Amino acid sequence: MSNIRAIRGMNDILPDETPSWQYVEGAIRQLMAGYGYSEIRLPIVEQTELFRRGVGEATDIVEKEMYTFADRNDDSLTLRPEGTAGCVRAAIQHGMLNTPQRLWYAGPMFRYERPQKGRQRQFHQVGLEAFGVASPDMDAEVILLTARLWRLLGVADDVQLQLNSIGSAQSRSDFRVALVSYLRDHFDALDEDSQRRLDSNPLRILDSKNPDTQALLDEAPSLTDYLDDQSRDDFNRLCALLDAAGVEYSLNPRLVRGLDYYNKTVFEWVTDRLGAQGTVCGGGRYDGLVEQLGGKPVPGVGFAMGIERLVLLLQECETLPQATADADVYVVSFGNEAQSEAVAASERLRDAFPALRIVQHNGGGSFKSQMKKADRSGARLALIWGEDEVAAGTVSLKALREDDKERVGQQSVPRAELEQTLRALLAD
RNA sequence: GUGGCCGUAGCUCAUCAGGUAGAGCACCGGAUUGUGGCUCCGGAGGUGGCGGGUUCGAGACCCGUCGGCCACCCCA
Repeated sequence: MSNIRAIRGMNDILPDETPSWQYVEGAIRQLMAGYGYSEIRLPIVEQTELFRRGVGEATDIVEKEMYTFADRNDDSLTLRPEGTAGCVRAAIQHGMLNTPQRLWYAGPMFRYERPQKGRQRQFHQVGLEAFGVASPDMDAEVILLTARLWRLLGVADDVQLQLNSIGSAQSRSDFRVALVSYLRDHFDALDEDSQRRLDSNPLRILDSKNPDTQALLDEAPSLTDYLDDQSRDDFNRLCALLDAAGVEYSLNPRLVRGLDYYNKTVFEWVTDRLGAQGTVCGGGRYDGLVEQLGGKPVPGVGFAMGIERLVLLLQECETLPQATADADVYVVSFGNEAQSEAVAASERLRDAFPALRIVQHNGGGSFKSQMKKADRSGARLALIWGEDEVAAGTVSLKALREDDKERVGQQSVPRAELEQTLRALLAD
């Protein structure tokens, strides 16, 4: 019988890595607060119908990537493959959309795909949704916020912003007709996938990686030429705001996105340092989504970013803070009486120094092995309780790190003075 | 779903015309009756992913299967 393993593509995040995650999450939390966004926490499971209607029936996500199952009541449920649909659902359900809302959330998402670098079946996103403002100043804010994050994390030079407008539903539909007509005339020159998409999702042919197809697209109608006036004006205004704020971007008229709800502004932050899965953050405007999910027409703009990819990028760029030890003080003892005193004293120390990380040695062992643990723990100080100390009413305090050796060394401290001695030591 | 590469100790990897497995790190103990880091000595730890086949004999060869990585695809 073989051991039970984690589900394919659903990875444990081990203690080695959690500090990196906490660092990234902390930066994001601070960033969101700095722009006036509030956190919202959403269920991981929703009715399947939400994603069918929200993400779009013809998308890859809905077609073949969802974890869908029947619950005991035979309702069809789905592990959320993305966050926007659930967030919109919640905002509608709780009547939050009478006024503009700035919201963010974080958590696991699920897509049944073949795992590879930067892609797993359970992955984590931070998402942001700004509801109720249709003008491009809101698009700009959202993008500026992401740009600030890259600066905060020290990866600003390693990501590039790609920007496009895919216009209104009407202009997109006009363009689609023209594009399909053009591509049909050159059907034989298309790669196999693109031939298939010609019917199902022709806009996605635009970002085909096939060189022949790309060459063909050079002569194809351009989405830009089909933009309605409002979309064009708003896009220009967005670009002007980004220019004024000093955010660099490249216009990518072939950038479309895989979720049906997008319109007008779409953007991606990409990096060339993560292999094939180079999109760290993607988003755009979705003015029709709220209505499509049963709310009043309320515009929205947002993004999602992948935390795994972000952590990978920070590792790649070596911009993560250095790992710190687990302990500040390691407490060893020998004999029952000494241990009783040590445990009680540690509790008092935790009262006095709530931020101090005090690790108690449990499980016995020789002084030597206990000291070895003390060293391995990375603690700065060891507190040593043995028979001699019990007899003398003292505790031995020993510096474990070179920096403290000369100043602190090993000293015998009367129990009553332990707290003040520690306070003095830790003061500098 | 497709393809390429890979599966030997907790980790990183050796070994090999096919003759029944080794190192470093980590772990435990000792050298040092109550004191870590360095050094030395010792110990524990592997049904060589799993199943089948070829062979006198397979971790090594073949087939299957599962898993991992990377890529296609898609996106975060």
